This record gives sequence, structure tokens and C-alpha cells, in this order.
Amino acid sequence: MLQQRSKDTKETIRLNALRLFAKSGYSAVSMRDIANAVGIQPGAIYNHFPSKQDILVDLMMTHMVDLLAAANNAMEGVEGTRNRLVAFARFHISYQLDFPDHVFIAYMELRSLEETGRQDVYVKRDEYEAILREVLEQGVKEGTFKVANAAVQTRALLAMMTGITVWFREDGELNRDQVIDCYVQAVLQSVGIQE
Amino acid sequence: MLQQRSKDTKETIRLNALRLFAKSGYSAVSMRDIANAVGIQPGAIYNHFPSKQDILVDLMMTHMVDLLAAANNAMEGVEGTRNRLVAFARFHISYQLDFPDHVFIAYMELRSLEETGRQDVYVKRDEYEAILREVLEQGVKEGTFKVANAAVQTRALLAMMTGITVWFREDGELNRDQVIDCYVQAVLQSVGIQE
DNA sequence: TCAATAAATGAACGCCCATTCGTAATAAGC
DNA sequence: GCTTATTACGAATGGGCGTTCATTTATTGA
Repeated sequence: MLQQRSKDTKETIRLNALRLFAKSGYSAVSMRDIANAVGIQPGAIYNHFPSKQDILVDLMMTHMVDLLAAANNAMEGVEGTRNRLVAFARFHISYQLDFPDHVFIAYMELRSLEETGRQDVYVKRDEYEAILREVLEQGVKEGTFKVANAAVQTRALLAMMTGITVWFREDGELNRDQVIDCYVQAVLQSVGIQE
Repeated sequence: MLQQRSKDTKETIRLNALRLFAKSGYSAVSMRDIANAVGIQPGAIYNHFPSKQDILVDLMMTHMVDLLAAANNAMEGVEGTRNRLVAFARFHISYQLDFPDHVFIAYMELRSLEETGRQDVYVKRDEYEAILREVLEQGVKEGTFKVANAAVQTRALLAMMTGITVWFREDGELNRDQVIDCYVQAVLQSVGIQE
């Protein structure tokens, strides 16, 4: 049998595992499935990852770290609560649309994580939620926003914006920018701001 | 070994399968897991369901039919778009909180459904979405609501309200009614209505 | 009361699972 | 060019999977 070597086999494994996990779920994907997609034998995966579980942890933690860094970057230098809310909303939705698979498994496969690793992901997620929550709290304090409970509203808005990946298709009736505008308007109005 | 007979073994299988599917996902749950939870041998399940897949289809379709009936019932006789929006929001959130497992698997395990059955579920889901969408469209037509795109807003609001089950705990800081009020306010404001 | 039906057991089917390992082939550093 | 570390193969491990089936037990209806 021919053998091909590649310096980025590990990255290829990551990519394919991500895609397959997102499509079928962690439990439904076997190491054979991943190996087939990569074009290697199942055993060869273990040269790069100690276990199937470790692939998932790697994917989820990498995603959370990247997401946080990107969010902080997007918010940097944006002044004013209204502007910060819009900036966060646009960032969050764009990120969902750019990396739907990452987002999906980070949300869905928390239950597939063993205790080690799950706590780490929770910490990162809380850190991410805090960015939006602090914007909402600031807006309420200033009187700019009208929100009953900032923590509840944070989760409500995140769920709303994250849900976009379930139905949005790049070739649908509305293009990406139009949809983002719809969502931004909904977000703004939901905190009591009229356009 | 002792054998116990029960007229509602089928219902017990349903209950346990639902709980296990919701907790770990369809793929991660084995027929042996379900049988253990019920207290029977794996083979005995096949006296009640022809396959594991059929259990899932049964659970999802039953849920969708019940949900639709309950929603139509809750909306019956409610007049005025604002009232109808509030009625739908309260109904939807309450239903999520009452049957979180049903809701969760109906949302999550669509991908575990084989083609037969999945289409049936889609039809029911569209029918459900249409209830909210028609309320929004009516409100826009009247000028009561300010919504850029009723179809988009429908999905946004449903995602927002459905997400409540991810974090809400009956013994948390806020009780059920308080949380529902937060969400209803967010929903109303999101369509441009100030309290 | 007793045959017919329903529902359970427990063992087995073949298949696929994650993982391990000895071996071989490749690539990298000297 | 040769040594060494990487990375792959391919076969094997023990175990769990969904499902089947002969059989036994309990319930039902005439």
C-alpha cells in the first residue's frame, strides 16, 4: 500500500473531525470515519491525538480561545454602549456564519466532554457571555437600555443570534448582510432602543 | 429470573428513552441502556418498537403533534396582535419549561432521523413556526409591530425563547414567572413595542 | 378452564467500536 | 549517506452494538 506523509496530518484530522462531529455528533462518528475522511488508517490517528475524546477537547478549547480573542479584538476601542452592543452583535453573528461547525459543536457537544475539559470550556463561555452582559449592564445603568434583567437578556440574545446558523443559507432569499441587519435591529429593539 | 408484566412497558420505554436521548444524545444511548433503565432485557424492547430508530421517530412525532395542538389551543380566541404575540410567547416558553427533554430532542436529533420521518417532522415544525409568523405579519400590516422581516424575526424569537431550557433551573435566582416576564418583555420590545 | 395471545428471558448473531502494537516506510539532521 | 525520530500500515485486542430467536411465562377472552 502506498503511504503518503504530510506535516499537517494533524490539522487534516482536526478539520475532518470537526466537520463530521458537527454533521452527525461526536458519538455517531467513529475513529474509522475520521480516518477514512483523512485518508489514513484508524491507528495512525493515535500518532497525533491520544484519544477520540482528546480530539473533541482540542477542537472545543481551540474554538473558545479563538472566539474570545476575536471578540475582544472586535470590541477594542468601540465606545458607547449602543455602539458596543451593535459591535458585539455584528461580531457574534458574523462569527457564527463564518465558523458554523465550530460554534455548533462547542454548543452541542459539551455533554460529550468528560469532566476534565468541560470545566475549562465553561470558564471560557462565561468569559464570553460576560462581554455582552457588561455592555447590557452599562446600558441599563446609563438609562440607554431598558432591560428587566441583564443576565437573562444576555442569554436570550446569545441564543437568538446563535440560532441563525440553523436556518441561514448563503444562497437563500436574503444575503448575509441583510440578515445581519435584521438581527441587529431585533437586538437593539429588544433592549428598548428604537431605530 | 422473575418476570414482571406491565401494560405500560411501552410507555416506560418511551419515558426512559426520551430522558436518555435528551441527556446523552441518540447515538450515545444503546438499546441496552434503555432496557436497563426500564428493567427489562434488551430483546424485550422489540415487542414494543420495531427498532431504535422507531423509538426516536415516535418520540419526535408525538411531541410535534402535541405541541401543535397545545399551541393552537392556547391561541384560540385570543384577539389582537399584541395579545396574540404575548399569548404565543407565554405558551412557548412554558411548554419548553414543562417538557425540556421533548423540546431538546425534537431540536437536536433531527439529524439522527432517517429520511422517512424527518420530512414529517419538518412539516409539523413549519406549521408551528407559521403560527408565530402570521402574528408578526399581521402586526406589521397593522403597523403595530416594527419588524424588518417577519420570517427572520420568527426564527430569531423562537431560538431566543427555546434557549431558555439551556440555563433555566427551577431553583435558580429567578423563578419561572419572573423569567417568563423577562422574555416576554424582550419579545415585545424586539418587535418595537415599548411597555 | 383452557387455548390463544402478549410479553418476557437469555443466549446468540455478525458487525463495528476505540485502542494497541509490531513492523515498515519515510523524512530530517548530521 | 547514514542514523534517528516520525509517521504510517495492518492486524489484532476485548468489548459493546442493534437485532434475532427459541423458549418460557403471564395474561386475556371465550
